[in-house]
Amino acid sequence: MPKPTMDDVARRAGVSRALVSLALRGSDKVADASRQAVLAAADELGYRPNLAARNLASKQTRTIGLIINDLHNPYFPGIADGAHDAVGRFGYRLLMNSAFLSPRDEIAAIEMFIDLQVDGVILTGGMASSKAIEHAARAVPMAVVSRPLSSSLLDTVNNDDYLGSTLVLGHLIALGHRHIAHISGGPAAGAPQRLAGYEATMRAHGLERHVEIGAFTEVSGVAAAQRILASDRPVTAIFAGNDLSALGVLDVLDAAGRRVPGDISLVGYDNTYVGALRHIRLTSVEQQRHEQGELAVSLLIERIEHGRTEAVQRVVTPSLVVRGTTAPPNG
Amino acid sequence: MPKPTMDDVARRAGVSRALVSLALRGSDKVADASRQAVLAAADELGYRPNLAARNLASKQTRTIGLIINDLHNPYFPGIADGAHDAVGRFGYRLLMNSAFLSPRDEIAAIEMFIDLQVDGVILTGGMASSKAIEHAARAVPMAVVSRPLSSSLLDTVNNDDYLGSTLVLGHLIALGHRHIAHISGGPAAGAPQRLAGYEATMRAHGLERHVEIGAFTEVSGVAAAQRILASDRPVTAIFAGNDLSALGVLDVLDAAGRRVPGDISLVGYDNTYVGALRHIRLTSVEQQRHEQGELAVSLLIERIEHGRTEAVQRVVTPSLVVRGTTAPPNG
DNA sequence: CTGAAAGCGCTAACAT
DNA sequence: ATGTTAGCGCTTTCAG
Repeated sequence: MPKPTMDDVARRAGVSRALVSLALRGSDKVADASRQAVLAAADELGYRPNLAARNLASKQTRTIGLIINDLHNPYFPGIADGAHDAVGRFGYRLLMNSAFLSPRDEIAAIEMFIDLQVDGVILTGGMASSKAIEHAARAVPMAVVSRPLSSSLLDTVNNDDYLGSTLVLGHLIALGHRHIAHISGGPAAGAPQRLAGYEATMRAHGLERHVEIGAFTEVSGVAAAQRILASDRPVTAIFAGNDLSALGVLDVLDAAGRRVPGDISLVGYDNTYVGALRHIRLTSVEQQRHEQGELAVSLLIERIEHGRTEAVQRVVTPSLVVRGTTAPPNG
Repeated sequence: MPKPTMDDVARRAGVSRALVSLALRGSDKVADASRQAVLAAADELGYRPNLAARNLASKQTRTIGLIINDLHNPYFPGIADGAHDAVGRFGYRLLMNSAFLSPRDEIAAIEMFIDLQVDGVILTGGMASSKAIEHAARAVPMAVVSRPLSSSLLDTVNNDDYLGSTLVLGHLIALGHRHIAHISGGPAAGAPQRLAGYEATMRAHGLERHVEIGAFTEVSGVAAAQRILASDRPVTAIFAGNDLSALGVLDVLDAAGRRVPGDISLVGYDNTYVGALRHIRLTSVEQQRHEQGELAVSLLIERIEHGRTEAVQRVVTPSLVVRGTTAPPNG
């Protein structure tokens, strides 16, 4: 049996289709009796509105598309939670997709949302070119989270990566470290800013820079750590680009018999639950994920419902979370 | 400027709208000249098909909806990866949503996908009632992954939780453990089967059962471990319902000064990357996530494209991964 | 191979 | 308060 349509409900309730439409959406210009009849008929028939049809007719979906860069990275769920909560408050729904760590899939995900006519898109992290992102932002309201980007076409929500990075360096230098290596996330979101903070602070203190280019993944942390150990440059502390790569570093150091923080101090970024585990106790940087997710949604709602078009950039302040992987050198 | 429609493309290419439709979808009954003209026009206009309209007219979306029970649980991304890969091979797209650990949101996610007219739905884990799930399965092809469920209306893909559980118990008992507590996931997906495997094996060996009801989260592992330590029952090993709760247990044991595995052995379930970290080295059970995700998609495709209606249940075989958190008692 | 015409299921004026 | 009438942008017969 085919799915019941609005006409079926109308017929059963003995009213017109238009009235069913109004009643189902809770309009106040429907007589109580009619409303009851419609609701009852819809219920009996098991009627469910066809969103494709509704969307086509109304030209809006009340849906926000969220693109999670990497499902494996424990950093992102917090943003999704924030977006989910906010979206509920505004009476919108959330649709998600992942970039599966691939710029191609990232663009594909954005385009899919555009084709689906979502009212707004939230992009988290990622490595797609800013040209491609701006191009998409011309077609749909867009908020980019956790990816510093300067554009007049879209809104951004970020923690201050540069500041977070200087917090980390300040901590390590205060502990007495001079030989601090940084594993950069390369072109990944926020990585250049963290790198800049590292370089500026090291330079300001007259320290020699030691940078390995990696990515925001565990395997890249493994590879970078191996390169660091294989080189003959002295290292007493490592600032990994994010928690996930720090975990990879930790494994390598452990396997190599280097004590953390005894021989080498280690710092991550993101303050994920994994780093917080007592067996890890990773010093890291907290960056308000839930709030970032909520902010992105409200920014989008402003564009969608109030027609704002000027770009706004929101920055949240990161904070250092000192745990057990940092200590004075040769401690 | 409004988005270009197919009519705009047709006009620009000097052909009819129907031909544009055919050309854009790669039909072979379009003259090469026309095809070129259409493609060029579409490109110049930056035309993108409106999926809502296409869906409404064709009554299919070539989209599969994937519902991830808990974004914070590192178990699920592997399933999503498998589904993503498989979906690409079949020329479908993936849309995701999360149950955010709430049965209400879980149902809402399913209904949203149905309303969006996706061609199939993959549900992972979760705690929604089987009635509700079966109800939904009447409206759309459905495959339920990692949630044992017996229904003639939908397909299922699972690892053999009962077997996995007996593998764990066999390992612990062989090591010499007699006082083994189990932290069950309660009503969560697969938890009852793991509990049954625990109870049957303990009984078969004449051992006293010791069960704490929890959930598949870290916080529930924390709470359960605290209850276990607070009770005066002897415990030399704990079998947590999944890796996430095992991590919570690990934290509590650590805080209480209990050595793992020196004082207490610990086993998880899911073999997630977090448990594999060298600092954790959690003994766990591997359950082929990528394959489960792929299987779910191909099962759905069978229903969608070949009209299969009989339910099929696929079971993959779990295997024990012994790491550093298990050892003989008083070792 | 191409075009005309008829909807898909719904919303949105516009009447009444 | 309720019904009528047009579409929304696309696919899909059906002619030619």
